[in-house]
Amino acid sequence: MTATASQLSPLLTKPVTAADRLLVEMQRAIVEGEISAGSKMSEPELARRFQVSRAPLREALARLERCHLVERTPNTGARVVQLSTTGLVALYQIREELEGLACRLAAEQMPEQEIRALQQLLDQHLTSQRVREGESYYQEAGDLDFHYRVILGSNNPYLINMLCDELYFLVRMYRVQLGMNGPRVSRAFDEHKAILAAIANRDGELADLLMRRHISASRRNIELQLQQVGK
Amino acid sequence: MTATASQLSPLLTKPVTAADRLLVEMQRAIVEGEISAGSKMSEPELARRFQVSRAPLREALARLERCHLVERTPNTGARVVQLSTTGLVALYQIREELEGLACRLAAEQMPEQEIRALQQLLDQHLTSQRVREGESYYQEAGDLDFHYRVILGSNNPYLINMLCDELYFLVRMYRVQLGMNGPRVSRAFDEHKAILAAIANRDGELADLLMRRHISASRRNIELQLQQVGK
DNA sequence: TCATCAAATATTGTCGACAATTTGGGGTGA
DNA sequence: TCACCCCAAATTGTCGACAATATTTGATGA
Repeated sequence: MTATASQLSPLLTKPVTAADRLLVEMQRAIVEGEISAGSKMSEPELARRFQVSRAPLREALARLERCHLVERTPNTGARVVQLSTTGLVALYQIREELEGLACRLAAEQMPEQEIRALQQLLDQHLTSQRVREGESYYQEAGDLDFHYRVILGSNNPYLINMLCDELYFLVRMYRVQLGMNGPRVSRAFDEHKAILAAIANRDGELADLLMRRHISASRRNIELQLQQVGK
Repeated sequence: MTATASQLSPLLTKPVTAADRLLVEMQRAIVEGEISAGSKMSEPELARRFQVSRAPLREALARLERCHLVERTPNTGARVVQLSTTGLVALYQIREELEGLACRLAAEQMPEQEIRALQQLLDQHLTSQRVREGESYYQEAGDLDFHYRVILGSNNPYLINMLCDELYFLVRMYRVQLGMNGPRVSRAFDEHKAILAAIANRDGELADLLMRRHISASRRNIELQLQQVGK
């Protein structure tokens, strides 16, 4: 097995084909709610909107299904997923397990140099004006950056693919659409530091545990918000 | 989130579209080595071979990528994956984690009736002539059947999708192409019984542990075979 | 008024052709 | 002989049109 970079989400690899570009545009549109949850994704309509033919559009839709942002039914088309508490719980069960594993593997084999880079990253975020001021975008970006690097540190292509390409878009969709920019930010920051410390100490077991807790706390946080919105 | 049946592998849902049929045919062909590992998947060639146009073929190729049976590169096409020890280890790391989780969830919430059905299934396999005679096909089928049912028992759509639709084809590919029909069968059988007992006792923690061990043993078994073949 | 069915409409799935890109081969020069 | 470049052939990506399937509409009857 070659250590291929993930093909699904051109976050690292630049989008080269029209379907690639469509994918990133639609991913963003869905995550940010521009295309609202539960709505139908009409192929003719989207083709007009994005000025492409249906071929690359359908390719992009197939990949959107892969990252769980839409659901397709044969001969009826695609529909944006609906957010729900049960869905969130199911998603985070997986995420907890996989990202705990990723964190353990990262602790075991992440190069020292990458660990130092991660420490610098956290310091930067801590001292950054914009993080302190609590701009939602930078919070989100910083959090994602940390998690992505840890996941990449696992060095397991399947794990990286599943987390970054298949699960994280939906995770972000929950966060963005529920406006998660509350007071958990600073606490999450401390948790990141603790996790990184465990990684730096090559304590895989602890790193695993801390990451699971971190994600579990995040889940409870979103769950709460979801119930608030629901009523 | 609706509890949609998995779209990717029409194991349960009948293949309705041409791309569906193509997918199952090509999955089988790759898993069984009829299309050999590492070989190029030429679109014109496959289109002739299966008597379809390139549109459904490309759709099927996209889904084959999703279950990790092929790797695609923009503007260059698809290639069947190569089997390797590192790939196997990476795959089983995930499988262990996810299937352990599935087993725990199954222990917690699988309906009594399904548990009894699983017990009957194991008894059937035990007394079945063909299993005792060790026909490779029935061993494989029986093992898969057990694992699939436990996974379905988790009742987590993401988990089910990832394991059944994205990981298991590759698992089978390793097993089939390495001719795994050795003496581990009877031991695996006992392990299945122990796992099921834990599930029946609603002991999620134990069920998790036993499943992980079971998969880990399976991995070591294949790993051994892979090294034999390699030299 | 409501249910049922049928035709009309719209949407998805598939096809063949063209455009864009990569691959392979032959020639040129050092 | 080898490296490089350029052109030809093949392959992948995209397009518009048609076929097959779903959905809507409207008419009919109870």
